[in-house]
Amino acid sequence: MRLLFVHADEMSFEAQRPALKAPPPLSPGEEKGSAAEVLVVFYTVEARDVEDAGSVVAQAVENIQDVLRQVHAREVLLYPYAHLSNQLAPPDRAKELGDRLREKVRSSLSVPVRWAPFGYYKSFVLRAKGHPLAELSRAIGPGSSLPATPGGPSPPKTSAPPTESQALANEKKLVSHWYVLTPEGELTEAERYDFSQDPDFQAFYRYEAQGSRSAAEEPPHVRMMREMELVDYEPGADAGNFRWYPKGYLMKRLLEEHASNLIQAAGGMRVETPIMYDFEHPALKKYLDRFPARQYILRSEDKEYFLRFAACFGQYLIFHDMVMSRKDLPVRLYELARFAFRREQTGELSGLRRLRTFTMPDMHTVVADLEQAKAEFLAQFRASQTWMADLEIPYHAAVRFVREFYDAHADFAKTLARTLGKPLLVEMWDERFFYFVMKFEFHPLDTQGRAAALSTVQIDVENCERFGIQYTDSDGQRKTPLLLHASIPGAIERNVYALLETEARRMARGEKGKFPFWLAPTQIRILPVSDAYVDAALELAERLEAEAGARVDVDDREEGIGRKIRDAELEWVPLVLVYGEKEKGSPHLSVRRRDGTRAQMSLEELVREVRESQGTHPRAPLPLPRRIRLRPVFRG
RNA sequence: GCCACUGUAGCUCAGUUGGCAGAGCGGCUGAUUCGUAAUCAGCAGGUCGGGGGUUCAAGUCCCUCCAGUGGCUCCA
Repeated sequence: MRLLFVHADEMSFEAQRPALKAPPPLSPGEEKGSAAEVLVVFYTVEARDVEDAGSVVAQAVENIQDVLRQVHAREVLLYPYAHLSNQLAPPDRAKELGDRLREKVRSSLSVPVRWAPFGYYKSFVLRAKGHPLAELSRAIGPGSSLPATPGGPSPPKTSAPPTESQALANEKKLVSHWYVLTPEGELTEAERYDFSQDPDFQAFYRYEAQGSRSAAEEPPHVRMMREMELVDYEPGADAGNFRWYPKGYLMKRLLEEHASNLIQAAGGMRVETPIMYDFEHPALKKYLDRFPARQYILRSEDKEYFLRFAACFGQYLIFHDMVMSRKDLPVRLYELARFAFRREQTGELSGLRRLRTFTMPDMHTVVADLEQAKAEFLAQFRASQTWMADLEIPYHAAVRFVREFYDAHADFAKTLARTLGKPLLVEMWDERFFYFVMKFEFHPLDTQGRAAALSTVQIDVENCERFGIQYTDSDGQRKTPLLLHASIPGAIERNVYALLETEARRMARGEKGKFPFWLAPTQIRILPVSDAYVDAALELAERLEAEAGARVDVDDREEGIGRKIRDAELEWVPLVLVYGEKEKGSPHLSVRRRDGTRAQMSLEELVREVRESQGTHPRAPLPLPRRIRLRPVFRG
């Protein structure tokens, strides 16, 4: 049986004249009908269906239920439609099977079911909704059912015209195979892997392989980022563009600086390239053709430009003009791309997880050959581990391969698993559809069990050729190198999302939220017990700032000490100092740590502890007035 | 982009069958000068997301647009 589903605003039909010599009689009112918000099910009964009509009907009902669940139509219209197949069942058998289908559908669906008569030529008017699931076709046989074909029907007699880019079309054909690779080097099919030791890892696999089915609720990081006055939506801009308040912008700057330091330490030479490019540039044109059109378009006078969706172009164009010899390689260019622009579909946007304008630390590395590519890939894998550790974000790793490449470099995959020290999720594709042969990503899990890629590195085997990037080998020959794409941290905004979601998960377990010490907007807050101690507290703050290099503020409001403690807790201030009569003449400070413990320590001891927590991470001054009384409210 | 849900004070939310726009927090003013998660009192604060319609009367019903979230699609 062939099924064609159309989710329609409305559908009406009318029987015109018999299509068979002896058509079944029409019952009154059966000759015409109409329906609105309807799932129209065109079906064709095929010759082989009669072998096991029961199974075919059961499968058809299951398919209808499945589609109905996804599109939420208000009713169902069954429409016998002979044109979906050229191997029709005899009319009497088809009619009989159709009747069985109708009865089964009526008894098992919660929505009203209508049907069009069998054996007549009918006219119909149909207005389809046009969303991705509005049109689906399925084929069912007495044995097993074939998978659904989304995105429009592909009836046997016709083929869809190539209306989309090659890349998009290719992705649809992409078949993934999933495995788990352990640090010991054992590769197991994911479905047969024992996940019982790590349910989070299993959730990660399920999300990657199947997508999520989570309950509808706002992600916690959105509430947190606004309540803590870090970041907010900007209604005056396009969707997916954000405003950063002083505290959030401080964190963003620190993350950017840390990322740049880490990448430059790994050999990245920092550059800056334009954010907009000429649509008609020949090399870019070919490149754009490889991707779905999701750019912001900029019209200026009579020319069109697009805003970059990554820092790739700028760096390709630099590499193209460079003179590189074998001994120079690997050559690494790095840009803190502020910003990359992607006009994602509105429904794909989600808080700081998916934006239209974002900050991407982007490094490209030109390498001579595969050996060098692997060595660099491993080094960048390690740098990414360092990044994630510095942010104190737990994560899972996915490594994706073209199968042929995996088979030739299985030892390298094992090296990665060993380096990670825990099992890796491995995805393999039978063919290479993308420009890369392998990549990895690090994914934190959010509160709703969704994954989002942060660190990622890819080995690109295509773009050096496309952009004419070459080097001179030791034998004097001009050669085309390989290229690595790397975003060691991933998008900076997404790192903030990951920090907040990680803490939301901890808080859901009853723990306290916290930021890594080096990112906390206020690192130390001094609470004078009353107005009389404010001056002394301010003096102490200045001293601490000078000696420990920390961000120190003073809660000089006319509030009780309990209230000040509470507010410091809600702001996740890591160290709180109560300052009153007891401390005034004493060599000891009263320190309250984020974990609730309290300690008496000297200034020197405190300075030592702060320096240790801060490590070598970047510093920046307090983003707001030191005296809390002088701070405006950015958001209630 | 499609489907669903949501949008009321700066924030979080209540608002009955259509009938005078509400609370808590935050802000301001005053009192209080306090020892480890919320001191007390008073005051101000509204284009009920925007526009259109139905009605004697719309936060409430209808249409439309915008935004947010979830799912689908997508994620260079």
